[in-house]
Amino acid sequence: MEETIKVLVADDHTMFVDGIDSILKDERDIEVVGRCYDGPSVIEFLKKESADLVLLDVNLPDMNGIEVCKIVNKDFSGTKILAISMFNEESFVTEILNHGAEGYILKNTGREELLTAIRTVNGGKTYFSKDVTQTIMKSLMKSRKASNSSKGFIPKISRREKEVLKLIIEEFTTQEIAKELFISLKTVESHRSSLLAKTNARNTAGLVRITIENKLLD
Amino acid sequence: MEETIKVLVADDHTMFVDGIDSILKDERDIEVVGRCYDGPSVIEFLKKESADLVLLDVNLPDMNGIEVCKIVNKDFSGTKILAISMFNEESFVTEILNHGAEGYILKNTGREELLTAIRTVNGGKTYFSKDVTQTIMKSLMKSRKASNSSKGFIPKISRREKEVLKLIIEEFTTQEIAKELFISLKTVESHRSSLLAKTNARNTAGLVRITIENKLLD
DNA sequence: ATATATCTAGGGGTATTCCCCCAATAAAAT
DNA sequence: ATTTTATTGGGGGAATACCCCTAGATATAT
Repeated sequence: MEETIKVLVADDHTMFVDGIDSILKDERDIEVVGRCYDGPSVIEFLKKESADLVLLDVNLPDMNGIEVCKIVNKDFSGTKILAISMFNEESFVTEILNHGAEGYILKNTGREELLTAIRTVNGGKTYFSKDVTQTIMKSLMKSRKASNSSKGFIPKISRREKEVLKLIIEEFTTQEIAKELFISLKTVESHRSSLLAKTNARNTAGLVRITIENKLLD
Repeated sequence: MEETIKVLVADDHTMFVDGIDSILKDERDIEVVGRCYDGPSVIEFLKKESADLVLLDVNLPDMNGIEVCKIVNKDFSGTKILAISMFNEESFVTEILNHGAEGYILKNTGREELLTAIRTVNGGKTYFSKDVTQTIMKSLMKSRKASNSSKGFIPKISRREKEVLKLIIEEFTTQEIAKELFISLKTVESHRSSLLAKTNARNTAGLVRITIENKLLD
């Protein structure tokens, strides 16, 4: 005889949690033992009661899903994690899987797939939505490409170059930048030249676009 | 005796639709008559069957929630729209309300509020989540500010100017743009000058930044 | 330790942008 | 109907950006 799978639902969208609740309550082998609306609550809950599996939203307020994942894996190793998210974002997927999540499904997966995912992960295996699998594949391809070909790859921009770049985007001219940073006009020109080379831009317009698109100033 | 409210649920996240389904099926006065996972399906559905209310996700694939809203209001005036979204984004809220939605709730609202919202909107009134009301207030404050001070306001950019702007951002020089568009170099300069004036930019760098930040090419 | 990258700065020149002035035609808004 | 905006184009000039070259001092990584 199988035991019931004790599930903790962690998502800040009440309506969503309600929905999952409604879906799971019809299943005899699954029991929702708690619901949390932010990261810290998950940890608090697990300190008091046990759960076999956490249905964990990647994008939680207060504490990131990835942070929660880390802690759960370290302190509550008996509890599995099934990540769940709106977004099939490469960064989310790879990061949370690297921090101990056993599965990743999207919020646009149906009732049946949700149940399959819960039972699979609880059984000690991993489960990914079809779309997520593709994303993971893409990610692997990319990391291979990035190391081979040099397209789309932007070398590290130095501290000083960043300062110059920031001022360029704020519409400073080369002269103004030189005064602002107390360096020669020629030095600023040199930095600009390096920036164009590194970003593979043909001119300032491209430099600004590439900077914003690739968030080079973060 | 009251009739049942016929609700059509339109959201691309299956799991979410399942959840709403589960919530609504317990209510005697509400009946879910259909579910759609993209914009065009909503229109198709309404052509065949009727619905009193559409629970419409603002961010739908294929066709934007706002587009759907427009069409429903024009062609199916008997059908009310209750917009629903993950995001309490000012732009989403104001836009869809300007196109005929009778209510706007967030996905983090609870079961009870969802039911209240549906019944309120069906009754011919409007309903907004508390958070959304605040956003609307903010928006009103802003538009007042914007009409007084001239900051952040960008005049409409013409068709030809957009073409030029697009090429600027793609790193074309004035000469190249002239060849591409089969016009004189002087004409392109004239357009560039207008673009700088309209965006209040000092140079190309600022023009590109402002264009991207304000999504002027959409 | 030796190589690589960074920050600094110059000379000299070309290309490009930006500014002022102007103006005709066509379309769109009031 | 009249005004405003869009689109087109020009002359001329100042400011800025971009390119080539070199090069020393310093820091960082292998």
